[in-house]
Amino acid sequence: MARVTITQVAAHAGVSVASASRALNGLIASPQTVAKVQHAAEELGYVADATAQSLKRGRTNQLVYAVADIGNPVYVEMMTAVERVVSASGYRLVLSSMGTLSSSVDVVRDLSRGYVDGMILSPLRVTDELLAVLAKTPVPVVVLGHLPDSQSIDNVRADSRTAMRLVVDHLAAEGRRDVTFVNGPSDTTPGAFRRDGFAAAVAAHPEILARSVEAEDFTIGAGYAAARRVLSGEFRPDAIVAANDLIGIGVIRAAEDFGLSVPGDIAVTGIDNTELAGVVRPGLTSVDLGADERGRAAAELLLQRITDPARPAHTIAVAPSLVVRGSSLARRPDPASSPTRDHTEHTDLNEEREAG
Amino acid sequence: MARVTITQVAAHAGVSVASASRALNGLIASPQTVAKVQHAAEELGYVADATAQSLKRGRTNQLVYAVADIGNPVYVEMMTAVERVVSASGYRLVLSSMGTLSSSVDVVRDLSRGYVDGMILSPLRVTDELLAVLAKTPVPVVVLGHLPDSQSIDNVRADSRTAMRLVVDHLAAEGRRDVTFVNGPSDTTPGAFRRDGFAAAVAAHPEILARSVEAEDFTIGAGYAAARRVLSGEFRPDAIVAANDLIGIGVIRAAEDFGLSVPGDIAVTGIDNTELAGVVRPGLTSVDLGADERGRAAAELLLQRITDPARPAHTIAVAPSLVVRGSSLARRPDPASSPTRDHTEHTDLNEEREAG
DNA sequence: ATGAAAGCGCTAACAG
DNA sequence: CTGTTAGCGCTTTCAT
Repeated sequence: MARVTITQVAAHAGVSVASASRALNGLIASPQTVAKVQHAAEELGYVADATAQSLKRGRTNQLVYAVADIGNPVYVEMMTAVERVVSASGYRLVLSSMGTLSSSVDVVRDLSRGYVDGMILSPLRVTDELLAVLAKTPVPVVVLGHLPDSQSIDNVRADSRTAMRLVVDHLAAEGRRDVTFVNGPSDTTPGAFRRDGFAAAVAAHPEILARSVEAEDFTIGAGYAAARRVLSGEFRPDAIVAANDLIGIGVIRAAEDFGLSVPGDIAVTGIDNTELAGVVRPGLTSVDLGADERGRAAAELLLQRITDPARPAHTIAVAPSLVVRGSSLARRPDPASSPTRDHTEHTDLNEEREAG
Repeated sequence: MARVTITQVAAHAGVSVASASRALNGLIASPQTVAKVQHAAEELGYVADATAQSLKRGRTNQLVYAVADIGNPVYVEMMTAVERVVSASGYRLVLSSMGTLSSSVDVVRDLSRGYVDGMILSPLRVTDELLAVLAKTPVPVVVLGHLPDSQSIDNVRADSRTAMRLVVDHLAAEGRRDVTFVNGPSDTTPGAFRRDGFAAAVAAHPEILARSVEAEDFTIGAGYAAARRVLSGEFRPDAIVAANDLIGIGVIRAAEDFGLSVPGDIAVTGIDNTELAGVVRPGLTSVDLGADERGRAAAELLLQRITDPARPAHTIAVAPSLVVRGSSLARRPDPASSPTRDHTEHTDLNEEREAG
């Protein structure tokens, strides 16, 4: 199918390109002109060329959500929230992954070239290089993830400190005393903040013995491998705090391999409260970091930034909440923690207990 | 940051825009011109405007993967495979979701406007309207998912018939005789083909009593709800074949609610062999439909189509393979099916048995 | 209400 | 090797 241009439509309709353009865009034109043009466009199968239109108008009506780790369902959840907001404002949202194939700096630079009217970024690592590119990019940006406070970039963040406090307080209350934190890479933004949050949280609990290890990344497999190292080591904790749900699920699997009962022998918690947390058995206690809310907030910030580029940068922090499931209940015999418990009366997959 | 154009760079470097363009694009230019231009570009923070470049060149160097159900991890897996191939050829890949927010027809029509040089589509439903739009879209398309044979559109498909046969043969061999198929919506492409495949497969097993129900969609929650209906009904099967892994996981949860042991009381199988199948307990027996392979094949077809638009349309079918895990083992007491089995010697998350 | 013409930022002939 | 010029397809003054 060869591309048909507005010139051809105009010729076919017997009017000038200007009239054709006006008719097509609903600007002032006589009814008969509109009719002729629409008929011609229909007949020829005309669709306006997006690049030409964008060049002329200076807008693409397209926004992008660029994410480092699309394998993590929490980012899918955020994207869905973003899409809901921006599509209501007439924008199309595309997703761009900045994985190992292309660095986040390259992606941002590329996107800055005018393919999109704005972008929301969820980078795993905020390097100086990335900040430099971000500072001089001509397209509006909001970062979904912690940013150094000095930056004048719109920013939506979770509250890792409170999240870790909720988890540690909960474990302490359930009687756990030897807690190991299985972090993701601590040179990532979430890794660094969750590490610091954990340290601060356990500092408030002198009765707790705390240790930390790092998984290679934020995946089930890496969590599994890291937990195997922990469990085969000299000290066997009675609780493992995972830096996210995927790592937490890997930890549960590793505990199972070692013949340990969760939560009987060892409690496990995650972060993000993804759907998976409610699906594995035992259910994974997790901190909800408000993915939907963060996605929504980021989208709204971006739309406002586009509307008013001179507006001062905002930072929004979303409050976390703890969702308790079977994986972290107290050691005392508790029928609720049994995976064969009868749920016949339930209609919900996640038999959870709100807290925090 | 205001956009800086090549005109400004040229002026700053004291050369013509043509020379600036040539220097920037590595075409013939004297070393000193190149130096001056690069220096000027650097200093001004010049980035070529993508829309202008695309308009002029007639290419965007951008491909899109449009998918209906981004919540299903199998599509993420396919996208990753697609990205690997296309990025090796210098294209950027973006993902576009065609969910409830925008129909697939709208997405295709929109994308056809020139934002991308090609697209790979994974639609849930192939309507006549979609086929009509596809037939007249000026940008190369390959469809990842079954297409009517009459279409002259590049197409990569799974082999649902063989997939269902593998599952049913396996269950029959394991001694199951009362098998219920929990399909997704049968008005979707995968739903229709898996339904037909199941029917054909059980037809070869007169010893099996077969029934079917439909889940509202291909999600864990819908699978859970559908399975609850099945299990609270008059006839309780000794095996449930789920139309995909997510539904299968929901089925396992429902069985648990009813106090049924999987696979002791009831076997469960899935389709897609996603990572989740190896993570739930018991491990979910699943048919691998070759997501990686299909993604790769689709990407290659698209690149070839872009290179040679006149090339006849190809159809590629990828062969499935059965991956047996604990959820479908024989009813006879088998320690391997116990969720608390000791896996200390394993280093892999998926203790699976290849077959088929 | 309509047409002629300019021009968005860039690349590619074409002359020199 | 370089500068001048045309033009990608579209929208938008500016006259009429």
